[in-house]
Amino acid sequence: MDRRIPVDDDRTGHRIVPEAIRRSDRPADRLAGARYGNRPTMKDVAARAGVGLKTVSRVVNGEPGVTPETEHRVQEAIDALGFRRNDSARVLRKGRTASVGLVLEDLADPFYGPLSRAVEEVARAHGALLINGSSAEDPDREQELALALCARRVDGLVIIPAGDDHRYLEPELKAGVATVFVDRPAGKIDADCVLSDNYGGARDGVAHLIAHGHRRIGFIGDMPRIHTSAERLRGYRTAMEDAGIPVEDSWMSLGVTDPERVRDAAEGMLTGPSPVTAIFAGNNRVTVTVIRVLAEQTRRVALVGFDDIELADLLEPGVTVVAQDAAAIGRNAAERLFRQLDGTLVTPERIELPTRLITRGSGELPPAD
Amino acid sequence: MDRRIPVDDDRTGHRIVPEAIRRSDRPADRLAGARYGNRPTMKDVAARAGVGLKTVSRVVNGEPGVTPETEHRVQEAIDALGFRRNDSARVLRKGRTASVGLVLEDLADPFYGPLSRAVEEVARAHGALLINGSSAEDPDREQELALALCARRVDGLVIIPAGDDHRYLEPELKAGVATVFVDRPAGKIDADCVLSDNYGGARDGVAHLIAHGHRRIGFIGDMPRIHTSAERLRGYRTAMEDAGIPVEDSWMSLGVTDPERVRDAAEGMLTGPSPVTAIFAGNNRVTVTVIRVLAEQTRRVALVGFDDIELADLLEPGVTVVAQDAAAIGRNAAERLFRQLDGTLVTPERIELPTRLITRGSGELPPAD
DNA sequence: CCCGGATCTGACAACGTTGTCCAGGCTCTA
DNA sequence: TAGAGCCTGGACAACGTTGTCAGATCCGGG
Repeated sequence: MDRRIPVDDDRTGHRIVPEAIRRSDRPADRLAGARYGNRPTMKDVAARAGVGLKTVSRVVNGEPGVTPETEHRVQEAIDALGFRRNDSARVLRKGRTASVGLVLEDLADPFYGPLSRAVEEVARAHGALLINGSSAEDPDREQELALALCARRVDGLVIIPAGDDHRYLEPELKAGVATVFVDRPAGKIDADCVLSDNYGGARDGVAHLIAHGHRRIGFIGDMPRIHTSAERLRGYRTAMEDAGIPVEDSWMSLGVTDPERVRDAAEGMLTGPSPVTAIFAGNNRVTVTVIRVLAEQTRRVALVGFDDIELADLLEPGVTVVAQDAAAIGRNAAERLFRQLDGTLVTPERIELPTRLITRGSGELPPAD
Repeated sequence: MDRRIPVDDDRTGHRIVPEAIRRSDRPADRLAGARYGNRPTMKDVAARAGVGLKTVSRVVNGEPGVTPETEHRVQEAIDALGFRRNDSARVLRKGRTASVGLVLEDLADPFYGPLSRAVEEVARAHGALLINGSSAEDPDREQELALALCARRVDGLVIIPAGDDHRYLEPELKAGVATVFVDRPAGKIDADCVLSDNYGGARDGVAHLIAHGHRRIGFIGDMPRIHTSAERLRGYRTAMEDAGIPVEDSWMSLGVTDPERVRDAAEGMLTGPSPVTAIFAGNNRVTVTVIRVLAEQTRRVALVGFDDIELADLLEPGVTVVAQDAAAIGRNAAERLFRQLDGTLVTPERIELPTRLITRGSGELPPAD
């Protein structure tokens, strides 16, 4: 706090850079011109090395047919000028960008970290750069982002949909942009998608509670217009039906996402006329809120959550969850994307990856009336 | 699981696209040509609308000087052809890309979610796209990524350094690429950076333990070559020194990151000849592992962690932490970046943001010998 | 000494867009 | 009705790179 490294010391680097200073003097530059601060081009390198333009290009791209001696001279000029190839121009000429776009919902959601990372790894393995942005669950923003990426001519697009109508992508698909939807299917267009088995996972999770003796089981989920929510709800209903348990309306809360409201919903179903003895939480955010609520109860209420949460095993009791494999989903999606680009893959498919029930205690509590 | 959307139905979208099919027939196309699957250009639009090239450009960019009637004709042609402006060409011509790069360490680390998101929000507010990638803590990969972004001519770069030598960026800085380092300072160059007050935060955290009566306090941190680790270690040492407590070597573990080794280290300092009664964990990953170890102990050991962790308040006891405000750091960094681009900001500075001690129980346990 | 062939090099066009500049047609006024 | 001034539209060059192609150089063999 008290001893800071001085910022105006005399270390190397960032001396007075003429361009940097001048930039602030000419406001006009800021808006239109600025020409990347006048970076050297191949032409400059060629002039300095005393060779032709194409020879520089050859050296930069490691193409054969350049004498070691010439190559050396060019390389020297490159280093001296600090030249770096302008990929925009390259892309324009070559037609391929070697980059893929990822549109996700919310960067801050822990589910997307591993997913995003898996996509990046695969992209990297294929020599492509990953460009991503998040839609903040706003369909308009998703569209805006996806189209911006298309305008940059990404070779492919991995999308975690926020909206439910993706016809805006039709021209892009037609133009050959590879596309894979993840976590939720595409709306109103036919495209590749990679999902978790939301229905089966939820069904198994609820069946697990039933197997431990519960009959009055609550379900708290997101808006049913979201595919994953609808599927998980369907799984809940099926499990209850299979066990011959009629579901009461007061056991279900759909469409509330705000933690305060989730809390109200949970408390409501715990204290109603026919109080639940177990809760199935439809996603990780809901799970966390429900954990808080249950911690305040004297009665022990069972809980199974969809999606794993960090430290779930350290809580008392440990939280039983239906876990998705985010990394596997991401890897799968990215690999399909590149197979589309290969031409190895032509027919759109829907892939559903299995979920895994992880028992840690909270789902194995017996009913306490 | 059972009901899948048929892939060969007759809805619109994804009909047999000649380009897509032909692409797989001509392997050569995959590598070099492919020309974005022959997307329409402004020329095509102009031809179809029966106007000049520049008129199309004007319509696309909303420039004035086009009759509503002409504009309408052009717009129709655009929709009919599914035209989308090629931003690569635009960038080449204009010299500005309206995009910034973010190089982070590990997308899966929860600390970077909010940070990344904050950067994105600011970028978005400035009309820029965010391109990001993660270095996986590998200095070579950080360099590779940063330079790849420069080759794409991003206007600016936010870097969370993995390495400690950033001289490779000198030509880029000179060329006018705005750059802000985050979380750790730049190595061997003079550049803007936005950090947490790691030293002060750690010092306060350790002082907090001392205030609760602890004298034998352990420190588990990352490699001291990482700036944050070194600063936090320095804070630990200062706090101990200020309290007149000589530090024993066996109380410190530096440079272990692998959870198994962290566990060994923690167990070691709990059972050694002069066992600690409290532990200061140098980062969130260490904190989590230490929580696990302490949960297995019969003796109650106090804990303060650097960096907040999710659900820290639900554990028993709640985990006391020194919290960084990742979102504030990201916002700050991004805003500085755009101020550099404005020209409003010229002198590199080091900004240190305060941390906040959040007491939840684990840091307030008394010493138990 | 000349020629064929191999090797190396450079001039040039093209990629799709935007900035500049000018032509032509219109309206308005004197 | 002529001239001035405005509005609309289009021809053209340029951005920095790469593919094509042809020219230059050098070698050894006839």
